[in-house]
Amino acid sequence: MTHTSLILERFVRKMESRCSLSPNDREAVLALPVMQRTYQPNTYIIREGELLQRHCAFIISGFAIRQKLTNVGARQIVSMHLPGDLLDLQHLYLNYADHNVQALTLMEAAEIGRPALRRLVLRNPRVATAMWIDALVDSSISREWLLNVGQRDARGRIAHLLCEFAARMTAAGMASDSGYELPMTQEQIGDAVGLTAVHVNRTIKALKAENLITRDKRHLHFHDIEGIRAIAGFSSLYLHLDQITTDPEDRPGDERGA
Amino acid sequence: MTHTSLILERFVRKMESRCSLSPNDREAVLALPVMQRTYQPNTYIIREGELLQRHCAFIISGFAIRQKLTNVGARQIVSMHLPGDLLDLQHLYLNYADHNVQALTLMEAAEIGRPALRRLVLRNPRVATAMWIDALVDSSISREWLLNVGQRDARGRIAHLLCEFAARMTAAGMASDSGYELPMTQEQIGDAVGLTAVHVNRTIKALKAENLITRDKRHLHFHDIEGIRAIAGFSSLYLHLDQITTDPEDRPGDERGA
DNA sequence: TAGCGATCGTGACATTTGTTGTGACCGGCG
DNA sequence: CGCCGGTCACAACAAATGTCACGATCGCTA
Repeated sequence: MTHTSLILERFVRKMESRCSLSPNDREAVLALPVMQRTYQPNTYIIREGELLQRHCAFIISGFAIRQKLTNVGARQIVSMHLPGDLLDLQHLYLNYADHNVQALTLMEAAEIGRPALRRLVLRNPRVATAMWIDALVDSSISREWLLNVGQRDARGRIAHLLCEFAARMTAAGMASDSGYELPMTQEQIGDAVGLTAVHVNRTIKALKAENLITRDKRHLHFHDIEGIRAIAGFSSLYLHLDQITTDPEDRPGDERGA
Repeated sequence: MTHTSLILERFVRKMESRCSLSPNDREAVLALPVMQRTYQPNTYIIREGELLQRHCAFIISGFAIRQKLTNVGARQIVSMHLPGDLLDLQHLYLNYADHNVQALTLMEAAEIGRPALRRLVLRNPRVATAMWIDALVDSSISREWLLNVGQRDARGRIAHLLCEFAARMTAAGMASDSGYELPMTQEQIGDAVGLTAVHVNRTIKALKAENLITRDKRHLHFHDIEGIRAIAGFSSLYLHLDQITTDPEDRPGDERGA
């Protein structure tokens, strides 16, 4: 049906933002069997420890998070995903899930069976490259989060989260120039940056008091984005937003390793 | 020369611990052009921001770390690598390095040119799968570190680091049953778990006082590994040590996505 | 052999962050 | 309409962690 093909068009666009595809590749992607599915807020999509013979989900609308729990139940959100993100490449080749994946808001996803996806990767090198890059960017973000939580103080951490989200929402065409809808509660922000909800509250209050941001319900408005960036020490390089690969073989002549 | 082939044998073994290879695959890996190289302690192997048209390194002996710096110079170690680890898959398909890679000790590495490695991946699906898995395990470790730094207290963080290292060193055949050589200073431990060197010192002192560990120069000895595991809340599942894939196509019949 | 830099050890004190508890607000639902 | 759960706000106090300062040790090299 045409609805399915709209979704796959979007998936193609996502892949092409990572690696340019041939007409063949495009066709193969468009032929993928997908199943659309809706998740209520807070529903688990994958549970840690679960045996994986599932599918990978592509987010159509809404937001998802990935998180882990310590033995004593403390929760760390390890990543956030927005519409257009591929939801778990991270588990494509593993037997057991090592973390939980959860819908943050009401969420619609297109699910692609693992076997179909693996076959696509086998037969279409440029698609494979696009998926590699997607997974690598994911890892890069994860490293930046580790730096954030490990080395910045509360202000810096929160400011950094807001900046990253701004950059990603903008890239997804979901932000106005001065703000966006932030779909997280203060408690969730705390779980993402390793702080308690109370301290998140204090810190955001301070940011508001300095006229850097305002928050109205879920809408976040930047009054001084440069100020926030400075506090965060934010640079978007780690998002690899401009990463485009044209040749999976990497033929540019300089074969130093040879 | 025979020395080179010894190194590649080891590389093959690494790949085979991730995905079983065909004789063809093995041959292709063994035919890779490698260049051996020695790095002095603290030498940079890759620098953040650098344009990547380099090689990937396979560690023969010694240790390496990957790290990032904040704008104010605070350092977060985001991962550690030991002999037998593939040192930067993380950058295989990216244009710019998003973090630094540094030798921790005197280190010998075998360097494989990026083009050669990419070609190998294109032509040998099982090798590609092995490398996917390697990269995914890397990400999984990164997530666990994030959980560690974000949610555990100082004792838990350090205990967890020690447990992880024990598990990995054991898997690499480099640990005795009661301990191993830990190649990090207290300051480096601090940079890995998001604490100051002073506090690392305090915490380790407490662990010693409770007769859980002793440290003699660089040698770490566990007196009560179960005690340490309990403090860390350690479970080795996230290391995916038993992960072996046999079929890149994932054909087991259940094509739910279809 | 003496000196030097890196690492470890430790104490006193400062600061950040967590904990507990309580109330206001708001939106959904009986 | 009124209740109720979730979220936000905020205050007082407790605990964890950072900062600064200094000395001890040890291996290396001039």
